Parts: sequence; C-alpha cells; structure tokens
Amino acid sequence: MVLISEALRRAYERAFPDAEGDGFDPLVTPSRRAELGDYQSNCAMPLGKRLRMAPREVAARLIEHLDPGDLLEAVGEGNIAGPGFINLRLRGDALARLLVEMDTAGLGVGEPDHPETVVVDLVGVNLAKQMHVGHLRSTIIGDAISRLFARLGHRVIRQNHVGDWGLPIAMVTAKVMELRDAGAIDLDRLTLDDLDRLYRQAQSECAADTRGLEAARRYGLGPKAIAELEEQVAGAEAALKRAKQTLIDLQARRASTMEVWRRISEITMRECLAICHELNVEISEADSAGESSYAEELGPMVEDLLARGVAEVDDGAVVVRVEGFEQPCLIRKSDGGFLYATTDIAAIRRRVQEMGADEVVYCVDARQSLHFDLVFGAARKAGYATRPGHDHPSRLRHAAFGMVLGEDHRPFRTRSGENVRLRALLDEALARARGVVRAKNPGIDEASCEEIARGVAVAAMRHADLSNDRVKDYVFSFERMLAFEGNTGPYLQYALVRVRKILAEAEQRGMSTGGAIHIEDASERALALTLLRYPGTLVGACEALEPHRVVGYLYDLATVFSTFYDRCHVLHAEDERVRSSRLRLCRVFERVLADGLGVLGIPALARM
RNA sequence: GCGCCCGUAGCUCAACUGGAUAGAGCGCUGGCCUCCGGAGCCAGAGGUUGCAGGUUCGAAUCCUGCCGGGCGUGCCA
Repeated sequence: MVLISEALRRAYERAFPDAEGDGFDPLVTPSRRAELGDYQSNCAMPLGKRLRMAPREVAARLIEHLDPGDLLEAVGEGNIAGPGFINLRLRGDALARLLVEMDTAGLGVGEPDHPETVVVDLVGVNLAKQMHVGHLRSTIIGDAISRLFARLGHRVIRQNHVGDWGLPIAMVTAKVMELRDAGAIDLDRLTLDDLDRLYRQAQSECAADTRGLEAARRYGLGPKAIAELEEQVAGAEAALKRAKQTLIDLQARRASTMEVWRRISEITMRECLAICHELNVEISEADSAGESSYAEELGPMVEDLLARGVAEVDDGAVVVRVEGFEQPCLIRKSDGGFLYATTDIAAIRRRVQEMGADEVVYCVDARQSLHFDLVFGAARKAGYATRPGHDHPSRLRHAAFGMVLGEDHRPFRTRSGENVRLRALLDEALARARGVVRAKNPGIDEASCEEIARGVAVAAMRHADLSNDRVKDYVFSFERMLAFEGNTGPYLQYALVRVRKILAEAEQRGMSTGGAIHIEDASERALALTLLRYPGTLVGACEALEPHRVVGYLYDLATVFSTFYDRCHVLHAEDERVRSSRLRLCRVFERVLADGLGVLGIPALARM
C-alpha cells in the first residue's frame, strides 16, 4: 500500500507539475470487492475539486502517468470506475515478493520513527475487595493496548492504580484491627473473601441511618423503633470515629496500623495478580502504584497550585477551573481532605515528569469521562502534563469502555444483585470449556483436557471483550463466546492449530517451507492480500486504541485461510513447486496469526 | 435543567476514520466428507442504518433538530 501510494504520488507530480505537491493524499485503501481490484485510490475526487477538473479526467491523467513498474498490472482507462475511483491490481509476482519480504521476525512492522514512552493505566483494583466484572474490561483492554504499543516498538509502563488509601480503606483496616484484638480473626489466615465481607460490614457499620431516625421521629414511630435507630446512629458514629482515627494513623505511617494495612494489601494483591496471570495479563507487583504512594505529595501539590494561581479557594474548597467546563475540578475539600482527582493529577505529574511518558492511556470505565476531562485539563493547566524540556504537553487519553451487560441487557449481576466476581466468571468459563473439549475429544486424558480448556476459556473471555467496539456496552454470554463458530477466540486458535499441523507434517517429511511463492488460485491471492494488511492494521488499532480492529482483522484472515485450506491442498498439492509455495503461504499465515494472537494475549495451543 | 455516550438483519456484532451493491456469526433454507483436523467450506433468504432536514460528486459515518436508551453532573472513590 505504501508502494502504491508512492507510485501514485510520482504519477501526480508528473501529471500535474504545476500544482503544489505537498497537499496530495493518494487515499489508497484495500479494495472492498475483489472483482474490482486489490486496492483503490479515491484521490481523484478531492483533487478534481481542488484543480477544478472533472474527477474522471483527473483519474485519467493520473493513470496515464502512472508507472506500473514491476508492481502493478498494466493500467488503462478500464481502471477508472464510478465518479473517479482508480482500481489497481498487484502483479502476482509482486504480491509474492512482498509476502516474502514480510516473512521476517518483524512481519513488516517497522521500528517507529520516534519510539515513545507510554504509560497505560489498567486494572485498578481496590484493597480488601474481590475483583469483579467491573475490572474485567480495564484489565483485558489495558493489557491488549499495552501489548499493541510494545509490539510497535514503544516503551510501555503499566500502572495498576490501586485503590489502597482513604477513608474506606481506613474503615476496613479499623475493622480488621478490632476483630484481631478481640481474637476473632487470625491475620495469617485471613483470605480475600474474609476481607471482602469485612469491607462491606465496615461500610454499613459506619453509615449512620440519620435519615431513618429523623423520619421515625417525624412520623412518631414507637419509642422502641426510635431507640433502636438512636443506637444504630450512635454505633455508626463511634465506628466512623475509629475509622477516622485509623486514617490519621495511616497517614502518620504508624507502625502498628501500617502492619495491618500491609497485610490487607498483600492478601488483595496476591489474588489480583493470580487472576491477572490466569487471564494471561502481563502485569507484576512492580506495576502497582497505589493511591497511598501519592499521599505525601498531595498537600504540597495543592499548595503549589494555589501559590501559582492555578487553583483557587471556592466555598472553602480548593478547585482548578478548566476552560470549557462549567464545574471546576475539586482537589481539596473544605475539611482539608483530598479527593481522587487530586491523586489522579499527582499521578499524571509522576507519569509524565518522572517516568517520561509521551502518552498516558487510561483504560477506565466510560462513566469517568467527565472526571478525566477535568483532571486532564487541570494537569495541563498546571504544567504537570508537560515533560521537562518539552514545550507541548504529552497526550493524555481516556480509553473509555462500556459496561458488561447480562443477557437481559441489564448490568451483569448475580441473582442477588451483587457484582459477579472475576473468579466465579473464570471458573464457569473453565468448566464450560472443559465440557466442550471433552465433547470434541472423547477419551482425552485429564491433564490434556485441563490444559486445553484453560487456553480455550481464556481465549473465549479475552476475545469476547476485545472483539467489540471499546466504547460500547457488550452483552456477556458464555454460550456465544464458547460456541466455537464464527468470530470467537477458539475459532482463531483452531485456525492456528490446523496450519501448525500442516507445517509440522511438512517438517517431518522434510519438505521445505521457505520456497518461492507463486500466486495462482484466487484463494491464494485473497490470503496473500489479507496478510499484507497486518502491519497497517496494528498501527491503526494502536492509534485509535481499538484492539477490536486486530480481532476483526484476524477473523478475516482466518476465514480467508479457511477458504484457501478448503480449495488448495497443501501437502497433497499437484507438484513440488506448488506445494512449496503453499507451504510458504501457510508459514506466513501461521506467523501472522500467532503474532496477532500474541498482541491480543490469546494463548496459542498445540492442539485442541 | 445541562453535558457525554449509544441506536445498523429476528439475536449478537462489523463496516479500515466520508467511498462503489452496508458485511459477518447465530438462527432459518439448500449444497459439500475415497484427500492436510467438518470447531470447516459454498450458496440462498433476511436492511428506509431510530426519524426529519442539511453539508457534497458521494453519508451508517460530519452538522442541526427531534424520538428512544444508558451514564454523568463541586466537597464518595
């Protein structure tokens, strides 16, 4: 496509020597319909407007000056269609040559002109809480986007912005300390399930039912009811007081409190990383940067912003006004406390100014978009988004995603209305995958079944999440993602297994897979053209932060291969020349598919 | 009230950033196993892209206004 664009550019310069050359865009895209050509250029229409000429005439002059070289089949009037589309077809030998050139470790993906440092914000778990569906998309999309940037040669730093600070965490810490002191729990045996329960218990204990009490008084409910409510409110106030004291202790890094907090953190993070590992998400302990790690910076940062006039006091609180938004970004409450926006601004400062991010990508729920607009605006206004020595702020982007819905199209919940735990989701996917694997492979041994089922379950879940347009909500369905027909993870895995089987067989028989390629059958041509689209697809997906483009591409690729596989025998090809060409095609396909699955974090299986 | 997002086949989703006749899978109809794994391939039916205007050679895509749905909207994170 690049070569075709270049050829068109040269044609343009020859055809219109008087026109200024800088504004020319060849507008080359793969043709949507194979019978018309391999590629099309749509440049004649806008050019006609600019040059005040009929688009078809522009197209004719371009064609006239277009040198097909050894790249394109002969061109003429017949290549012009409709209002001025230019349809082009690659020569078979050029197609073969391009494919061979692509058959390298990089698969046609070049080093970037300017390698960048990209910080990707993903996962975002909270201490003392189980991961649930709410974390699924951030984790999987964030991982895929990280892999994409890394694949294109950028330096990626993953950041798990753990919710490990603030009053809610203090509440559960206080609760754990209280129960430990009462001898009711043993810190060494505490599980995340326990913590999850205590978290919620602490939340409700601290929530005073003052409205209920007022209502009871107003409507004159019995003294017994009022007394009960008074007791509840008093209890809540006491619990809240303890939590606030615990928060103060945490902020002062008091050893005895920190010890408990650290234990809570360990328990949470161990499980979080275990689940990430099971989902084939590349993240480690070193990638965690909790809110607690910013705690000391917040006070001075707000003072800095006030001193420089970036922030102002309003109604007792400190705010940063952001141009274009009615509501300001609130960074300090009137009681002196900080908010999550404050931490997020501090995180931008660290990521850009200390880590050297040229771009920060936030893989966070779409509901936070206003929050990020404000935080990004405030950080830019403060100069925190600009790297030292640079004159432009780094790119701050919110890769917003929609919700996971149940099959009833309502937010995915358990029957009792709770968030579905990721652990439960994984377990069910695994159980269903086992069932299917066993059904497809009667008599398979236990260990193999388990191994394949794990790979299939992860592929199904990751693919389901990554195959939809990121910003839209999507309907979660085990049924569909494990159906193994159509655009699913297992289908892509299967395509890889099939081609690998052929390559392994060829190798065993001592056949060459590195021979020359001869494109003859239409299905070979379609496969070759699709393979060539790979590098461009990765670049486009990365620019748009849209992994689903890679998924869509791989599905196209796999179906095109399936057609080829059906029409063209490889191992039983008519002769040695054809066989070795097809084996080479298989090899390029295998490399691209495996590479693409790697970008998506979908495990490749040896057999299924 | 204001702001953001989403409305595409019966269902679940695409459409390469404005291109030609809007494509897949499921489901439905009908073909293809003496050959590399049928978790497959081929064909058919199924559409006023929520509605109405506008921009232009050309709109699912951009603009305006409606209609539906979701989510946010200064002292929770």
